Amino acid sequence: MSSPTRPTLGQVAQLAGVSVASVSRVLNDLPASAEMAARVRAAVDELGYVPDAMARSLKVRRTEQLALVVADVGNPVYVTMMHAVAAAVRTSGYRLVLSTDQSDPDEEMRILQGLSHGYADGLILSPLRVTDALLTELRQPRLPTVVIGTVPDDLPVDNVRADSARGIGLAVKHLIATGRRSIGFINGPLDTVPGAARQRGFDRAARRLGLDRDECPRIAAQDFTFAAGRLAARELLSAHRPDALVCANDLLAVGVIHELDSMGLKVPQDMAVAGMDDTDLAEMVFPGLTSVSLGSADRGTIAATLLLERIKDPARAPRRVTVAPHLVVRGSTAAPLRVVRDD
Amino acid sequence: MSSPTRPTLGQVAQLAGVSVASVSRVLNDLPASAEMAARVRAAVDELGYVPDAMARSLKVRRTEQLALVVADVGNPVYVTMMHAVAAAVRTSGYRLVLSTDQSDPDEEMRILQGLSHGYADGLILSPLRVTDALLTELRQPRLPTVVIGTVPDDLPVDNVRADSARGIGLAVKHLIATGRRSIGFINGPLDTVPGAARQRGFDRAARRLGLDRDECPRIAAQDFTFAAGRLAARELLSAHRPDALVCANDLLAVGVIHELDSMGLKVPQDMAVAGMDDTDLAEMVFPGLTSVSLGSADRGTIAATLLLERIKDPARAPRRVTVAPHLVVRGSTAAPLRVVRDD
DNA sequence: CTGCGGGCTGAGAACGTTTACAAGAACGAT
DNA sequence: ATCGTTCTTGTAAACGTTCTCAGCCCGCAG
Repeated sequence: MSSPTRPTLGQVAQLAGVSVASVSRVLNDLPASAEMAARVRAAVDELGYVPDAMARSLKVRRTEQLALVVADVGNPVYVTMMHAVAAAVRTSGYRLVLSTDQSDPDEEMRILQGLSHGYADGLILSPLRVTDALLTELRQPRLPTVVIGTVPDDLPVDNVRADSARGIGLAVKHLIATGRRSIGFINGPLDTVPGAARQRGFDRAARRLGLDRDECPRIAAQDFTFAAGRLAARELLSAHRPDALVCANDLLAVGVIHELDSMGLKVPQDMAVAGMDDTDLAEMVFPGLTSVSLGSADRGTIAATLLLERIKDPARAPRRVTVAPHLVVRGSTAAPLRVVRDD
Repeated sequence: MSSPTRPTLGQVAQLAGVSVASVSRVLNDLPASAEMAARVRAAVDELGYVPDAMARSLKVRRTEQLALVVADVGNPVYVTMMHAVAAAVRTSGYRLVLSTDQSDPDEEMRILQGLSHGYADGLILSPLRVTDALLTELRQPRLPTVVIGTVPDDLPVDNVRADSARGIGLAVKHLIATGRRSIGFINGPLDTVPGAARQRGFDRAARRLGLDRDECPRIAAQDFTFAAGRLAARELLSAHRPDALVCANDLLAVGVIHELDSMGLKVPQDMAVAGMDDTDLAEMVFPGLTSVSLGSADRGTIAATLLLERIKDPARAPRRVTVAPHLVVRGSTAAPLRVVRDD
């Protein structure tokens, strides 16, 4: 049953026989005589009084809450980020709440509007798509905001980025080193922030490393999920047969591995597979998934730090930090025996 | 940069040359002359006014927010639940925020206190451990609350439960049907809600199905994670060698499979493994993980429904619903060829 | 004996909304 | 012309806090 009516400061004051101001003072550890403090606390206990956060926030213009909004909690990369953010925020006294927009820009805007107009003192968001609506919102942020993921340079918000282009380069280079020549790319939707960045990254890497464009089939999956990965793999493999596949994230990669399995292709013997994000999933799967880490935990930590600093000094110039990728090699890209024999 | 000072209702009113009441009215779609509405909207746009959620909530005693607090977003079962809750809540007009207590009861209390005293109109929580502090809090909930997971019957909150005892029974029965006789149990910590329930469930199932207690080694992992699963498996297998292992959740099960792999044991030939929760992970792993579904999505949906209904009618008697488990069979418990030959 | 600094305390004004109430305008009916 | 109705609008009181003031009482120095 919900409270009949919650006790208020006034009722406590009345019961203790003091003024509301005094009650407020003892509750906030401001100077007060021991005798009165005791009376007040007794009254508080008796009534089971607990301060109304809403009223307090209205007065002090602070909620003590930070919000993290991500596209999809189902994607383990966001879980990693969230853990990092939570850890970084823990000692600051702020509570952290998470919102997920289900990859839906409209929903994201709703959340953003709701949050930024009251319920949080700061915002970390990692948008999947940056719409015009989002941009205009970000152009005049109503509260300290940091965005994870690449956004236009002139946006007056702190920004932490991954270097997925270089990351993909690492993966491609590694695959070449293990003897693969024809490398396919399974991306997520191209109209997303990471999708676009990774597409550019793959194209650049392929060009720089001298791969034949025709031997590098590309496909964009419906979204960044397991199921979409399977579908995309099936489609790509119906027309091409590269000897390695780079996937735009781990979820896609695992889907791809499953599709390969059901086609009777062995990883890594018949096809090497690399993922991206180096999530927990990469080491849960068989064979272990080689994955390029985009530093999601670091990005989370940095984002949290930037946010906290900005809250402290709202006037500071927005900063932009990029975290370096690195490759984590596991079984899914081991050199096929065939290559060894061919030598 | 954050707002210099946000425009208020008063400023809009002044600019539009009307009273604050009128502005409030047009903003809330209450009757007003078209002419005035237009003037007000113009002023709103010009100032970029957006209502202060805090002040509004203080007045109307509503935040339009619901909170879901779970132990660990890293556990895919909570992700499933959250999706279900989000879907169920979507059309209600409430925003959903997620909090995670990192399996830390103190943190959970902090969140609970914070949330229940201001920032949410309703609460769904799925506590890992129920401490005394939590119980006393739940005994007089300050706002509509539903808890997912078994709690004492006399708690005046809505409660949705899984039937893990029966669930484990299904798994054990299935393993017996596939020819296994010696079945081990890898549980999570016994001092957690699911840990305790699943322990009772396994004991009961083993007894009912006539298993020899000595052939059913049990162990409690450190927590419900992948890493803890590996460790627990190693320890259990150093002393026993059952032919099947039931695990208290999918994360543990996947850890167990990894440990088996590194010991050179094949799943399901040398050892069958069953998980619990039937999360996405179960079908991402090789071999596919047989898992007993505890209906996490359903529990989420039901919890959301209960909450919404309670908000509508705070006086209604608390309800208790239990969702039935079912077994999802995959490769990890396929009958070993050996058994076929033995016949 | 007067004046003055200092610790405690209370009155009351904010914070930015919503909303009950009342006042006025417009209009048709008597 | 007068009297309701109805429609629109403004005034002001909340909502539950925090916090600035000013007042009080006390002791102590001049």
